[in-house]
Amino acid sequence: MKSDAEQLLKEKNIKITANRILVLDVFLKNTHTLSLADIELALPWADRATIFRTLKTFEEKALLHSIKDDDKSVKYALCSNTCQVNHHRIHPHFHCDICGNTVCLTGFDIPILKLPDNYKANNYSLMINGICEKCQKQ
Amino acid sequence: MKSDAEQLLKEKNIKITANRILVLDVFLKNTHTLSLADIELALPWADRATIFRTLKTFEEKALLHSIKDDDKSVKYALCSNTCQVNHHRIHPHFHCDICGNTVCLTGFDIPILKLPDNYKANNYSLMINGICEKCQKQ
DNA sequence: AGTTTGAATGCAACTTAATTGCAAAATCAA
DNA sequence: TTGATTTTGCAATTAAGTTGCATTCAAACT
Repeated sequence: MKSDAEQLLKEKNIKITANRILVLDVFLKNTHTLSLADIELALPWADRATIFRTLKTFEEKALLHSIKDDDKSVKYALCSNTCQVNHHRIHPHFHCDICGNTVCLTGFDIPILKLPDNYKANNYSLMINGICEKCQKQ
Repeated sequence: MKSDAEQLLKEKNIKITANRILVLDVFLKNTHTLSLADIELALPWADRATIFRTLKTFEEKALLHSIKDDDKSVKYALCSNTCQVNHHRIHPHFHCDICGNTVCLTGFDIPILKLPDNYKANNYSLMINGICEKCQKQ
């Protein structure tokens, strides 16, 4: 009986190791995006360089995508199953200017935009900054 | 007779200094976005910390907006005249995966998206990755 | 099961962009 | 011109990201 994490790694052709299962589990248990530092906090015994390379591998294999919001460090989130290596769909994200959390938005249908002549698009990402529900209430 | 740069600084309520005029001139003379390092190259005698603080000031006063593309360093571009402090419009940018240049796209009309309940948006930015015209031809 | 081989890991060191403190210089208004 | 305030230049620091290398591990193959 394989865990969800193991299953996912297998599907994405990523060699299964203890570290990778645990890093992936952190993502599976969270709704918002996570930075390398967040993973370090979640797995205090783990080595930074290993986590770093794990994230890179996951990104290369289209298991995670990276997001740059207004915070200093890069964040990562699980890819939807429409993502493939070198071919991602539009990734819309919301970054809260107060708490700093960034979440992936789903169910958005952004029309494909017409680019200037001879420009070729591979990937679209939309970042929306604002105030999230939780911070709105406070 | 004031230069364009001086005029702009005045409009945005930014105190006029030699450095600021020259940094702004670099932006006025370029079509694509520029990083702090790019400004250092353009103004080799200038001090990095001063440029850094100049860019921050320009961003605060909505003369520039910052852009995070897939390169390591943050880039900046002139705001359109629809930008105001704390209230920017949608900023669409195109980042070429080959040459690394990032340009602002104009004339895009991105429909305002419906956010989840109680989410409030201040700012939208769309990053399109792909291949630019120049690199396409090569 | 033991062996082999390439990949993954852990540690330490390093790189680089971004950022700060502080004293000197420049700006602007009175 | 003077004084209050802001900006500048230099040097030092922070912090995220990244790499080299020796060791360990995973899994494919006797």
